[in-house]
Amino acid sequence: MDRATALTALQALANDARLDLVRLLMPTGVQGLAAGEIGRALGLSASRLSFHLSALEQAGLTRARKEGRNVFYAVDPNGIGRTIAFLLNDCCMDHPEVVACCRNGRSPAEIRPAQD
Amino acid sequence: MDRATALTALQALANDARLDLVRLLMPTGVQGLAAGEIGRALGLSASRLSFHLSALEQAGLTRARKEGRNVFYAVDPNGIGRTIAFLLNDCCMDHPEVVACCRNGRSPAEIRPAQD
DNA sequence: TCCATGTTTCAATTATTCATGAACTGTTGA
DNA sequence: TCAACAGTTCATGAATAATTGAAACATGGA
Repeated sequence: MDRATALTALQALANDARLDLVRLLMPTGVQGLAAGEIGRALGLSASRLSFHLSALEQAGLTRARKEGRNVFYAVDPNGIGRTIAFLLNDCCMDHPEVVACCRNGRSPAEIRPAQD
Repeated sequence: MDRATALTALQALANDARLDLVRLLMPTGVQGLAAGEIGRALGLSASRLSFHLSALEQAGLTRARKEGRNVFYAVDPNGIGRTIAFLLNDCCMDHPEVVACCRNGRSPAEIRPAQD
């Protein structure tokens, strides 16, 4: 992932509403959620929601899929993963303390034996 | 790490100059680099540098240490690690695909056997 | 066709952030 | 004490981002 792309993704994530958006969409997987449902869930106006969703999409963090008159939005785990990887690898040069700390909060594989 | 702190850290990282700053400071470890040297290395004016450094410091991503008339800045690997962990754990709920992707670019432990 | 629904786009406004240079504080050494 | 150096803070203006409401667009069903 090049620096410009990563920067766009970080800017997209560095926002309260969009962080909520990602958190809401994450468990819904590839199916995602219709824009209207998202708006109701987060209490966002339609135009504000559309704005934030397009920011996430332009940053490669979500994907939109049209179905009838609904538009479903889903996270792109690859985009988010690559953004995090950029921070970890390119920006922190895999600094062992960063890596270690990053695995401690609630750790991905080692601590939880990979459920869900 | 609470959401507000993480958001501040993300906002601090979502900036070209500050990303450079982190990358420059990362290999210098706890000793860090004097502000002047940083400014010369990155071609930043004194006041701009001071502004960016204080943004990073307020976000808990760097630490400042006064020595004579110099101020040395060093990254706080813990702060950065916890920010990345927030993204991975709280925000992405340890989504397996995010985690996997995040280890693929150049991976921390598994691929490089932990050198440096 | 007409209307209701779901979503996006646009223009205007406000708020935040960025950048610049000048002024200021503190430290060192003559 | 004074001048030079290292950094920070402040005031200003420029650029960007966020928010709002209204209007536009597209789709599906009566």
